[in-house]
Amino acid sequence: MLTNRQLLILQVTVDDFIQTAQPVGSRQLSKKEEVPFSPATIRNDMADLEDLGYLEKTHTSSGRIPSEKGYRFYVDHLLTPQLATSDDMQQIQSIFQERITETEQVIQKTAMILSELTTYTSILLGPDVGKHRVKRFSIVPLSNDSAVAIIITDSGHVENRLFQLPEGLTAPDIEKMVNILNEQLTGVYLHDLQRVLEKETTTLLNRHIGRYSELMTSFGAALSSPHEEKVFYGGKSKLLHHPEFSDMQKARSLITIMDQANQISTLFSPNQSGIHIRIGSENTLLEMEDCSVITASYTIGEEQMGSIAIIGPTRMDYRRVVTLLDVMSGDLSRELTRILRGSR
Amino acid sequence: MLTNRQLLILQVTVDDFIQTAQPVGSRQLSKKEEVPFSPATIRNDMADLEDLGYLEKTHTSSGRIPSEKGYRFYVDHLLTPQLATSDDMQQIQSIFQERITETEQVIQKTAMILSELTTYTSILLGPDVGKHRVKRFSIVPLSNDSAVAIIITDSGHVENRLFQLPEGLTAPDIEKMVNILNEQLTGVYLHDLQRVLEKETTTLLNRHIGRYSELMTSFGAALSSPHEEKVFYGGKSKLLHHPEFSDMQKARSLITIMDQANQISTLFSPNQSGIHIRIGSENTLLEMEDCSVITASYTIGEEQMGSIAIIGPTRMDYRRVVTLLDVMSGDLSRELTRILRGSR
DNA sequence: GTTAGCACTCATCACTTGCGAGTGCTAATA
DNA sequence: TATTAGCACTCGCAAGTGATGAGTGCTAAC
Repeated sequence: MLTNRQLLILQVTVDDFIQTAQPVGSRQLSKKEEVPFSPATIRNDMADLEDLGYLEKTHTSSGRIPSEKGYRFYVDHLLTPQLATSDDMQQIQSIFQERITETEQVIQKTAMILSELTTYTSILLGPDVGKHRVKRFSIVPLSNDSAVAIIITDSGHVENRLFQLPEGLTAPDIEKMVNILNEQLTGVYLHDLQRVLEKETTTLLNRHIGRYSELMTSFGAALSSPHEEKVFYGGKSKLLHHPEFSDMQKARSLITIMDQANQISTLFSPNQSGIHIRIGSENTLLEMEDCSVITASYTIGEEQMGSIAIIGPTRMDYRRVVTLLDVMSGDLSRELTRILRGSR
Repeated sequence: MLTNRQLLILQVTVDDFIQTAQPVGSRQLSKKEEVPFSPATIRNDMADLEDLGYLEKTHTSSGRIPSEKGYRFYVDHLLTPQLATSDDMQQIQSIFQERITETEQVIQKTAMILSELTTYTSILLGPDVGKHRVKRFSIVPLSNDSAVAIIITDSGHVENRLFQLPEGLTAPDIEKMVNILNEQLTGVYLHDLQRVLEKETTTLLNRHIGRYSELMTSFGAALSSPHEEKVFYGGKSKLLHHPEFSDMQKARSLITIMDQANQISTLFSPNQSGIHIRIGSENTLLEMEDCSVITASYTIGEEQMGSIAIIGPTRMDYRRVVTLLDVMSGDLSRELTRILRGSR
């Protein structure tokens, strides 16, 4: 068990290192007024903390830096909550000042502001479209052999796909098909769309529309392509300004991995509420071993919609980021709910 | 006027520097078989070329590197055309193998492949939506006070906007409105949409729909928000692998500028066909002074649709990039035309 | 239990030095 | 006359050196 003094020293060490990015020495610590001990005392405690694995040295005679275990302990036990400053609050409010009507725009702007406030990179995972239900379905022919299929969801999201029309399909055929599909598909989750399309509507449509199976080849294929969650970035370049990434090697691999959306989504823990912190190698991505990722999620009404993540160096300002993420996820949820459920 | 030998030496110098990124010395050049001269002779010519401003030295006793003027001359007079290798052709074909039906997907994949083939960053400017015409207009109510407006263009592009419904607007009202707007707006360029909406349809709608002006406040505002050209990136991180950007300072400002889509669009010369090359400070962006940008454009049918750009260091492989861009812009035009005009 | 004192460690920085690739100039050569 | 060989000179770069200072661990005194 750690003594109170050791707890204090660990906390102050982490705090100091987060601020300066320099190894923390005993003399330096003893100068702070919240640490009323001599350097020698601090050295002893630091040696103990090192033995326990909370601190490490960069070389034999350097100051200490927190280990991953140290950060983990700090985050779990030493992180005192903090209120957002009114300055921050003001910035956050500014997102919602102009009554933007696009969810995507709101999300994009949130990403930007978050990265500005934190000086780290933010990633927002857009709503999982699969969880939305079909509200309306329609087909608009463009020429005599191509058309665009449009699905509007109850959340106001619009999916559209181009597809080829088989030769000789008549306009009444299409109209009939749209009517049937609207009846059959309304209320169906986009996740289930393909299944329903294949199993339940096929026989019905076959009965009414000639050349139906031919149509399905291109139409079904178009609709079956996955409804992916969009990824929004804020301040991709922000990370490069922190000294831990002045090593080109690291900077490169980080920028590279961020260009691969499929890799990035592994950073998000699937669908849990609250704020989660992954430190260094707790992230599964090898390229992220020097990074910490803090995630939260936002909701619309009661339903979980998407996730927010902040990526920074392991030496990141956990307290500030947690505070901001907490405020932001709440505000974003409220705003999106307002837009979609519409209260004036 | 440059002698033939000077032309040769300039060409070989640029070629060599493009490949190695190292200053080129006279001894080194004389070893190549295409240069049957002694180092001393080469030195004399190089000195002349330096006087004329085509070459420069990094320090008094270093080899020469091309100046911007040197690159310009090289690009204008010494760039021998080249056929794309079958290997490259194969890769390019692979984009169009799977019959993708989304223009955006094709463009995105093109961006990716281009950056893979060139090892530079590619930027594709999406179609200028303003140049498309309205094909169909519709409104889908989501709740009793919000709805989504949808515009389908003749190119199969779909624009959608959420907006608030004024209280007490009836379903028949909406239907009437959609009918009128469809009649009035079909065929109108998206560029002109707001103007038409304000001037020509207002009186007509006012006559038929109560509370119309109220509706316009939120509906018009939603539709008037600009239809921006989308920007697609390929291989943002690719640039960082080239030695000229191992300087953190430069790498940072480059990545930063690429995050600002509005800055990026200034790189494109408006709407000219053919391939254009901007070298170093010929680019208006200060951050790009060490970069060259090569642009081309793609068309659908006869109409110019969007632009392609490759961004690399000034020391970029101009010949290869020009060749690839030439092939790619042609193929992309053909493919997009196929998708939209539909030939089987 | 805490602290002062001391010998020791190691990164960092300024400075020197030798090396080598490259140059310009001059005189010899074809 | 155009080309080439030879030579002295320049300068970036890498390796080596030594001084500096921040930091440590340990021991003995408080």
